[in-house]
Amino acid sequence: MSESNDHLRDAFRAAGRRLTRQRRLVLRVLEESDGHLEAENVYLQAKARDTHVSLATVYRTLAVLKEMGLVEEHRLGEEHSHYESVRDSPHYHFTCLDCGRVIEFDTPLVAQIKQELSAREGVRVTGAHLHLSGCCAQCQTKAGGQSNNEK
Amino acid sequence: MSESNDHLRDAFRAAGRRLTRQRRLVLRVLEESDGHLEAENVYLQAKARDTHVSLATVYRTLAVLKEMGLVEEHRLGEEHSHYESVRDSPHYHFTCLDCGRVIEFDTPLVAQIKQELSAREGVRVTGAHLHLSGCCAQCQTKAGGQSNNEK
DNA sequence: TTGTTAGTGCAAAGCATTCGCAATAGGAAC
DNA sequence: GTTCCTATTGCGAATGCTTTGCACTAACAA
Repeated sequence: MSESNDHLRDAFRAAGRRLTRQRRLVLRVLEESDGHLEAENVYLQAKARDTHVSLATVYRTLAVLKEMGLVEEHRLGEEHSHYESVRDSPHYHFTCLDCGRVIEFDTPLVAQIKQELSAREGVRVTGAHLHLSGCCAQCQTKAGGQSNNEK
Repeated sequence: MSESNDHLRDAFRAAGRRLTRQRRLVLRVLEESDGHLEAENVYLQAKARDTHVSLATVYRTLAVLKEMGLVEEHRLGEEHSHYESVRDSPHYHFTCLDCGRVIEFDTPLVAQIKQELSAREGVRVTGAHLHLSGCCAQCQTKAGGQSNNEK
């Protein structure tokens, strides 16, 4: 625990930033969550552990963490942003349009696409977001074969 | 011109909606543009041709067209939405983080990913957004090999 | 321990997007 | 063409997420 704190401290120092209680807190909330939290929920969960957090600070902290590469921002539901702590492997998302459930997955094919595009267009690809949507297995069963998300 | 109007009229009738001047206008703006317009710009370009449009109507119209499958919404710049008229083939986007340039591309690999995910998770995939980002060829040249978008 | 200043909380502002409501105009039926 | 019904519009006000200004607080280097 103290060692990961040292890691963090170093990362912040290297970035010329301070490691505050709030930043530690936001990071821990994201790490212990299932990922894909919206800012509001990060705020609520953080506040549940320590009253000294404000929503504005959560937003500011998420921006800082994102800039430092410790957190990623996603636009899953077309609405507001979702945040998740960066883990070892890159991964992508599937959202069920009926129940909102999010399934994470990984595939080497995205890397292949990046490579193809780089070769074809001469661009350098540094980021990739793949977001599939549709109907999850459970909702298909519930719907009894009816398709209610084709609109 | 009158024939495509008939097409449109039928599409709207089938959807139980009316084909209004404003809707035709928004659609034409999108079709004649290079794609990826934000709502504000759709509004401005539409207004330039016909004063009788309001921003609220543009938003409402874009929602209707999206629902009818005539228009797609994208979140390219992490900020506000971009809209483009649906063309024959599905395609994906690359955004240059330096100059904002958007490159469209297509690849059969996304279909393959959809298939794999369906098989693995039992989901039904109806939509796919792939958004790559990085540095385009021109900006790499300009930057003289310096990487200024790694942060 | 102290000084400097990045970071914070709060409330107010910003911005894209949506909504309420009275007025308007498609378009189906005559 | 005319009439009627109601979907659609324009306007401005409201919403909801996110950012910002400012005075205060607390990291952390010396």
